[in-house]
Amino acid sequence: MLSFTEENYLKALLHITIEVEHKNEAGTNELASYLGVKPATATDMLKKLKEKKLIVYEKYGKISLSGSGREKAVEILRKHRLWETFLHEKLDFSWDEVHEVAEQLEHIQSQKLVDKLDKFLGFPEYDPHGDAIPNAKGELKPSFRKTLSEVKEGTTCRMVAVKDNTVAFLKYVSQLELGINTHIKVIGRQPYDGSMEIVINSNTIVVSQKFADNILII
Amino acid sequence: MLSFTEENYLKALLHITIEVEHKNEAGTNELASYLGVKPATATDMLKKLKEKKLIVYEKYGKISLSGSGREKAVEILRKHRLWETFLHEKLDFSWDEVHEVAEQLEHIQSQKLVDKLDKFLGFPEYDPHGDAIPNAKGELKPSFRKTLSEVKEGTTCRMVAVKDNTVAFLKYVSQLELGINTHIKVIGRQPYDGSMEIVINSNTIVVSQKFADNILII
DNA sequence: ATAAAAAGTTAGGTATATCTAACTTGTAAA
DNA sequence: TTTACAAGTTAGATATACCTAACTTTTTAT
Ligand SMILES: [Mn+2]
Ligand SMILES: [Mn+2]
Ligand SMILES: [Mn+2]
Ligand SMILES: [Mn+2]
Repeated sequence: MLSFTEENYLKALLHITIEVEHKNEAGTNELASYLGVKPATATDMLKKLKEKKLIVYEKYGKISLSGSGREKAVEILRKHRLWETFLHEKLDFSWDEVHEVAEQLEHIQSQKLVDKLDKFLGFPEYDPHGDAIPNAKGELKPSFRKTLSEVKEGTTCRMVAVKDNTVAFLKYVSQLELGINTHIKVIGRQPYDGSMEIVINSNTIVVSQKFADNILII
Repeated sequence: MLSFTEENYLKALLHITIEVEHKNEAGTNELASYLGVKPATATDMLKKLKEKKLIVYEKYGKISLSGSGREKAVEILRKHRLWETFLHEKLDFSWDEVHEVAEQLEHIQSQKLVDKLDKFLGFPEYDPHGDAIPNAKGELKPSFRKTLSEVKEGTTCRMVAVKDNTVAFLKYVSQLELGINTHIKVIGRQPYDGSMEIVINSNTIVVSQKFADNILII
């Protein structure tokens, strides 16, 4: 049985190595900073995870998930996204409130609970942020989504997800009346700093490149 | 913020001092044995809980919950019973499976989650074992229930709850096709060891006094 | 090729929650 | 009222998860 903390390290590694960059390996400092701990703390945990054969790692080298490590991580991600869906669909939690609570719920240990919850929700394929939910076999659909900052001027796209799950970001998104499936038209892009002029619900606004980098669209 | 473990000690104290015996105080060994830890471990935790003013306690003396300690404990009990109700009503968990999972879910920290869950369930008053669920104000209905072993011969009663939540006990109960609201007729009682002859769903069976002591009826 | 910077590890320390073994206190029986 | 046993505490370990400060290795730039 893995501890709460071990689970969070595995999920963080999945996020860094596959979900975000498709680069398949992570560094100690990168992992530590993602988890909000010091590199020394991460090093200790890496030794433990290696001992348990959940990661592939050599001293001073890069880190990647082993087969069983990836399986565990995907299972935790599955629980996280199922709980987010539950909170949003059944308990009327808003889009920006589900993540924090799901961070706790994802660690509840009960295979039966996961299966029953999945069924209760009608075997959903996407969570409230538009991210794919791994199925019971641990299969995670690859997503070929682009960010808003990659969209050509003059084009209209549709928001499907966000990359950043911080409360500050999600509040900003809500404020702009932006949500899953909202249509966004790109009017122009400022070459100096990449800020973009866009139209949302007939309102023309300007957003920073940093913001546009974190909005995923189709 | 209380740790998972501190919460379990408070809930245990509520159970020992109020729920079961109405005696309002507990001993160190009694508490330790209830929680499955050694008395030395409990002593350490008692010092910490006293420091936080959650219990009233002097070295070598009896233990009782303070006002704020009782409040916390009732809130955890409320969460435990709401989750048990959710698992049984919405996810089709059977009667004897809900307790273990609720032991984990009761520690999720989110006031909003508790409120929304309560509403989603229709503000239930009783959990799947027939125990009263404290309301949002922390009010816990006193229950004046008797045990099956106190029922007079020739009388028919109705099961409303169980006292013992162990898997072994609950499995036995299920095996006998006994559940909330099942009618039980008491035929006779063996003076030697208190075992009772009873009728459940037209089947006449004999159960031990230990068993009858753990079936609550009206 | 070397030096500086970045990345990563080790040593030693804290806090929580647990244990065993030895000790102290309270109570009930002789 | 003394004594024995039950009840409870303390001391000293262990394991997890975190920290800071100092050290080592790898990478990058001159
Ligand atoms: Mn999330
Ligand atoms: Mn988590
Ligand atoms: Mn229960
Ligand atoms: Mn618990």
